[in-house]
Amino acid sequence: MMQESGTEATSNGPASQNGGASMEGGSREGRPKSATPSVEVTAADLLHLQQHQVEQSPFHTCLHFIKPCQQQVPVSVAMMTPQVITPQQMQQILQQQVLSPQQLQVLLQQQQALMLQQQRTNLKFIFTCLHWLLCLYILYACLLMVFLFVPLSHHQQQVSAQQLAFQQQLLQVQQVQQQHLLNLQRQGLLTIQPGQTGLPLHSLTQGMIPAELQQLWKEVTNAHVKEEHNNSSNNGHRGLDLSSPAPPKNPLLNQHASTNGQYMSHKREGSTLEEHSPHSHPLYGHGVCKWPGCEAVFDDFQSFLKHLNNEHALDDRSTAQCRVQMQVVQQLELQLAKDKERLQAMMTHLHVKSTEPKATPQPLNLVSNVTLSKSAPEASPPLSLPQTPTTPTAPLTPLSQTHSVITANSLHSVGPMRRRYSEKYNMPISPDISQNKEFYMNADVRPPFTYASLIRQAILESPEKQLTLNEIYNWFTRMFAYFRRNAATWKNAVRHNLSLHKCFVRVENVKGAVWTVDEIEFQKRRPQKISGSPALVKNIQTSLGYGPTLSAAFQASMAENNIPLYTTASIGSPTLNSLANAIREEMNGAMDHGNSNGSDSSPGRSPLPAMHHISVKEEPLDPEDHEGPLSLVTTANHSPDFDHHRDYDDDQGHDDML
DNA sequence: TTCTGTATAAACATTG
DNA sequence: GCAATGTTTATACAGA
Repeated sequence: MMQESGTEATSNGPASQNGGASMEGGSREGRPKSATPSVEVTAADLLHLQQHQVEQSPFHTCLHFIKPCQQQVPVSVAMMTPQVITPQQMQQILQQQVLSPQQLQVLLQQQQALMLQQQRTNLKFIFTCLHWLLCLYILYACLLMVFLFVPLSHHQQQVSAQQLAFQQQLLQVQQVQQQHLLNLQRQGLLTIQPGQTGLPLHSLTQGMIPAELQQLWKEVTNAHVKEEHNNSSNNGHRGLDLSSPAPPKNPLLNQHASTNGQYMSHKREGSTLEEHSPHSHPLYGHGVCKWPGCEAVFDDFQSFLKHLNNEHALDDRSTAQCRVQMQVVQQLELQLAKDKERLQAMMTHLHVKSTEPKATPQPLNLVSNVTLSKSAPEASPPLSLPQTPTTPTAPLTPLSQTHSVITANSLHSVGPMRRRYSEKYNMPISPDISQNKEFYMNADVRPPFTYASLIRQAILESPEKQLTLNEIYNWFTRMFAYFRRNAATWKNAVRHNLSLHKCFVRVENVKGAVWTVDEIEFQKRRPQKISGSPALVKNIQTSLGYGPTLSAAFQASMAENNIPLYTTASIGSPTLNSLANAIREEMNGAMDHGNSNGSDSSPGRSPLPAMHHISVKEEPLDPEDHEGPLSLVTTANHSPDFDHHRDYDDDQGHDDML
């Protein structure tokens, strides 16, 4: 550790020219150095402090904390050093007359500010170490009390003397800190914001200058020497196994120790601080002492501080209460952990279906997501959908379909600002709806999704993935307050969309006609949106041209998944199908990108969708009969030229012809 | 400017 | 005849 520190210090030697490198020497513990006098004093004081500690005292452990802190200092200084212009550089600038006097003035001011900042940063490290030292010191006292609490009858006299000594020690340290803090504040070097007084000591003392730090260190060490001297005659506690007082493994204890020391010190330092933060003490609120079981009322903060120091000083009762509070907090934390675990399990349960199928096509999805988030939120749903129709083991749930894709493109970030709810809102709606269900149900706000997306969502939310028109209506009115008015308009739109988009397949059954979703067809509506993404196009091209394995996998999966409809259940490997669908989406996008208008004449597309369309829509089919026309669709998908078409022109054109 | 996707409105046909 | 359902057409808007 020493070597590392020394190495760092050496490598960052130039940093010592900045006044803020004062901790550097301390890290070497007496090594020769070229730091400021305050550095030597600090190092000497640290060493002096260490020497005065009982060998097995907490200070011994404390120094282990200090060392890492010290090691950080040179690093931070080194990081800042390049920003500081050396006098030589400044002279060069002046000689070259590169800068105007005004610029030079500004530059000088910046340099001064930078230097000051560096000094403060370094002092912050110093006081971080000091903070740890004090914390451990207090911890030491607390631990001592804890250990002595049980065998109190045997050592009561000794303990009392030690308690007194510790309290005096603490008070001295606190007073010194407060005095310096007050001085710093008066000098404008330290600013304490309201509500900031609860910060740790190092936060409050980051503005100290080396001279004050030096004085503080001297006083601290003198106080410690005094305490050492006082305790020299009655060190019976050393018989206890405090040789290795663990570093504050228990944050609660540490925190409490800090509280008992720091806050007292902060508050007692003077009126200035209190004016800035009169009610910031965690043990003081609404004029009441919040010490467990106390609830004493005070008119002012000063009275509270006196009460805190008098009534809740480091004694047996306070220690015991501290232990109880520790247990309370531990129980609460335990309970919190359990509840968190429960929440995680719930979320996992609800979302596992979405995460599982997405694992395989993730790269594609990632690319697509980036593209879509940039270009069009509408494109997101198809990306998230491929998995759903092809996952036999995981029944499609709307919540799961798009959850991992969406949230960034959630409605509120895109939708409501639009002047019109157009295709931009054809985004993955499941998560949004699930997350804002209450909102949509109660607020008369139009959901930022297309009719097609909403219809699809309604259908997919149904247990059998099929709904009658009236059920779709009901879903709209049930889920969205917006659709509880102007029924004629939006119902007409729903019907229009159902007929218009061939992704919605009408199926006649015993009860009448129901509507289902052809997910693949739905996904085909997306392509144009990704055409603008070079990254995605590149990715797709890779899949097409350089990824025969992927293409083969896709085609194989398509062969397996010859039933794209939800109503007929999905067949095939979820993983493979997920991948295949994802690839398919990308391919669709790529094809659209590279063959924009040629899609209508695509050989792989034209006849089959038309046949599919005819078969399903013109001929009343039994559920068993779906495999006929659907298999045709599958055959079409086997074509290397993956079809892509618009619902409008395509369907209408072919339907009209046929 | 063109193309594309969507929303809206309306007309018309079919069906129960 | 009527309402619900389904289809088709036309138009407008927005974005790429």
